[in-house]
Amino acid sequence: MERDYQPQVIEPEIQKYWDSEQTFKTIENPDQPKFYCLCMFPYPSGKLHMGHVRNYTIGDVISRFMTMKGYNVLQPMGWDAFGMPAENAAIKNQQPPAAWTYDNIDHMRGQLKRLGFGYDWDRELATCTPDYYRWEQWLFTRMVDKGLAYRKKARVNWDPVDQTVLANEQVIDGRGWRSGALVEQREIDQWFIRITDYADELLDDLDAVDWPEQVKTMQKNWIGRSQGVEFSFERKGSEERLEVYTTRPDTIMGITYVAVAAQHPIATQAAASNLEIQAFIEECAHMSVAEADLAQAPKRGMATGQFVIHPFTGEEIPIWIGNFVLMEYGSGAVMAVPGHDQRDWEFATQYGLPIKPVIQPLDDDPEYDLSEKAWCEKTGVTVHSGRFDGLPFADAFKAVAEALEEMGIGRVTTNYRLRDWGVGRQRYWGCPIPVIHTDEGLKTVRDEDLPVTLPEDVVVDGSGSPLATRSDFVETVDPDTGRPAKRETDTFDTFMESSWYYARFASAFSDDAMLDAHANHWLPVDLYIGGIEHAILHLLYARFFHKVLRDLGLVNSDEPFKKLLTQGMVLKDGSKMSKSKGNTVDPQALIDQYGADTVRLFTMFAAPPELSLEWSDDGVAGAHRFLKRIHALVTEHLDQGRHVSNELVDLEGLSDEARDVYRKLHETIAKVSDDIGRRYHFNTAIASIMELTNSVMKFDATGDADWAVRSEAVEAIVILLSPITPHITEHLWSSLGHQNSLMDVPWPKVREDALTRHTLTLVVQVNGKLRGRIEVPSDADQTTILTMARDEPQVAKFLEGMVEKKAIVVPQKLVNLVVAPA
RNA sequence: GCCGGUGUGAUGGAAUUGGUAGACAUACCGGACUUAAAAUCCGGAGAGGGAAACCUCGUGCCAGUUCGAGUCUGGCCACCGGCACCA
Repeated sequence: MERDYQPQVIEPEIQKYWDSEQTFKTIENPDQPKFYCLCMFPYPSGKLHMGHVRNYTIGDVISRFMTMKGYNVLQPMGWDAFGMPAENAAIKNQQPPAAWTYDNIDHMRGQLKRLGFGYDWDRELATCTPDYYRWEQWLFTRMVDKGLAYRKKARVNWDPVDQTVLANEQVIDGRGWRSGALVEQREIDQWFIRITDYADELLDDLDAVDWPEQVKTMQKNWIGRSQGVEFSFERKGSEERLEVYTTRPDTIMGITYVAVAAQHPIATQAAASNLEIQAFIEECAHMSVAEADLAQAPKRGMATGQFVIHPFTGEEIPIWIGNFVLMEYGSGAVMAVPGHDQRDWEFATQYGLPIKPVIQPLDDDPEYDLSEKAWCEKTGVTVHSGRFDGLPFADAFKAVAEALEEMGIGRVTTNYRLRDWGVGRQRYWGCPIPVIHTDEGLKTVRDEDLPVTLPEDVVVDGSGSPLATRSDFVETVDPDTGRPAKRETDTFDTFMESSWYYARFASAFSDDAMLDAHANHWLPVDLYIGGIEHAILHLLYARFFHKVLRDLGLVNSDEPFKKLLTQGMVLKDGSKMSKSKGNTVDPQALIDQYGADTVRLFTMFAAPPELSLEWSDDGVAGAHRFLKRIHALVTEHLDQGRHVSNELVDLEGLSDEARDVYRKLHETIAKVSDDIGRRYHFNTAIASIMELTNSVMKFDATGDADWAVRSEAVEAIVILLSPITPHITEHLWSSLGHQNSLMDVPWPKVREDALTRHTLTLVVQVNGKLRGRIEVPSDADQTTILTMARDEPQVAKFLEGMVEKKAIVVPQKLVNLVVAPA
């Protein structure tokens, strides 16, 4: 065996060995338990970044661990290959997006292999290939058939100079990122999918998945189911009525104005005869369409000069246009109760509109001061509300709702914050929407004509869609009539591709259907791992798709991801690594310098997965040093020539020191198994292996019994570390005389009899402060423990002149004596 | 703005169910080896006080619950993620 640790020699050798042995080919044996471990697939942006390395190392560690635990593991990898960056790169480099993407995929695949991830590469997929997206097109046509997809107008950011639609991130301070032109809002016809049809199920099924509470809460709030009342106002001098939705009908007597969105027909109508309003609406149309921008913009508004009639008082109430009212939520109009809604309060205060208190707290609430802010609690009773006076929230809600219903102008409804999913994108590098425009209207493309293939030899210059100018793509024929027709040139939102790839991996070899029976063998994904930034959108869309697939009979489960592990970001100097900040760390350079195992070890050791990970070059060097120590430990161990394998250690014959090392060994096995298998806290698993290593290195083995302990410990260290640093351990395993791969070695079992202790150390506190320690027999009773605690000299000191009020004994842990001066 | 998180030594973090705060590392300091340096090995170390034994304080800030709070509750502050066309 060579003396030094040489990762650059070992790692490619081991990777070749795995390759030739087909170590990571998926086994699908119905008699064995299955485990589908999936990491969010990467966008092929060029090269791997540290976030990828972290994500995929977590998945690989768990996959290897589960394989050693006897599971059939499916761990696939693929490419989320459509998207904007390819178009941006194309503009910059005059290279077609397809070529750029495929080059990147080749490079990044090489990097993943160099990191030693155990993927079943036979199942690799790239979403930009027709083999993949044809099934997405097929699914979309089914959605159209079922009425799940429909056309609707939607607002987009329009760059008037580049003549193109901009993504929200391409709008910087209200201007197009390339042209610098003031962005406008435009309404265009778009395809939408009725995700709201599944809103209740998407909400309720959250209870059935093993996901972090915070993610479930975010999704719940995003869906935002609320009980409210929908009703309409009579408009003064108009036949038409104004529809509003409110979750607080109990405050209806406190309405002092009504606010409509700038896109609301009333606003448009008012603008027709008023230049000021026209200018105001025009100004609103120059905002970004992003909700975050709207919510933070200063509240602005303008009176329309029109009025509605209060349904109960008959009072005239002014209609205002407010830039904070969303056209997409409810009916684009709200009744404003400034006394009991903070947003309404701010708007009213700014424009001098009256504030009318109609809810009063039951007890004196120092927070109740309507000249300072609105009081929004639902715990009060109605006042100044005429016939509705004196009612608590639920009763007032009911009474008002019933009254409106009796008048035939309102009803109780369930409303959702969730909106239908707009899936059309006016971009080139995406999956073509399989629709043709014929003289008989819109038609979906027939199954036998799928896929609609995206031409890959295009020139992208940043203005307009390259597809629209490709007559060979656009010009087609209506198969029903034989007359000319035009293809849709919009492509799908790339969230469409990432909403079902997890299922395709399980059914990767199916040529004649989107999914086959293998999908149900593997699904749902047992563990899904990815960035917390996907907590809402991607995960919600994928859950929705899964339910659609289920309703089409393609899968038989309700949820796609049984368990979810969300990883934090990789930071450097306290902030997210990014090119613009110039604080990126290229994993490739580290692999070249230290090898894949060191990079894997550092990223797993530096922090638990869900926390952000602060990058440290020194930390990487430290991880490498540890691997050198492990290498030296095994080398020196073998040098002694007394290594034994598979020898059952006889506990009775051990010295105290050997017994301690042996207990530590089995405690470590228990700890590492729990940390990797249940907690996913790899940093503490590694720390405990380091502790064990330190103990074994200090252990001076003499007799045969000692060497049996030492040998078992050395082998266990190699096995326990193998999911994290698979190359060096595979290499050392073979040095230790084994012929098989560690992937075929069962995960070690804890020997319970090795864990027992004769004595325990208990901490003794006096009034909650640590004052001493006692060594007690592990079977000592409470009286004995208390006597020993009181007699401990350090403790006794603090008991002098005191009366003991109480004594608390926490088994295995501590004693707390509560005393007071006599 | 709204929703969700995070905050512990010089640094990354540990403390899993309310029970020894700082495991394991990194950086640093001292020692061994070396002509020297690197590498490696051994040792030290939260802050303050003390010759020492020990004592006091200490988990972003302010209150509270408890025999006992890093952990639970309320209020603040700072930072991070998401906000529907970034993926």
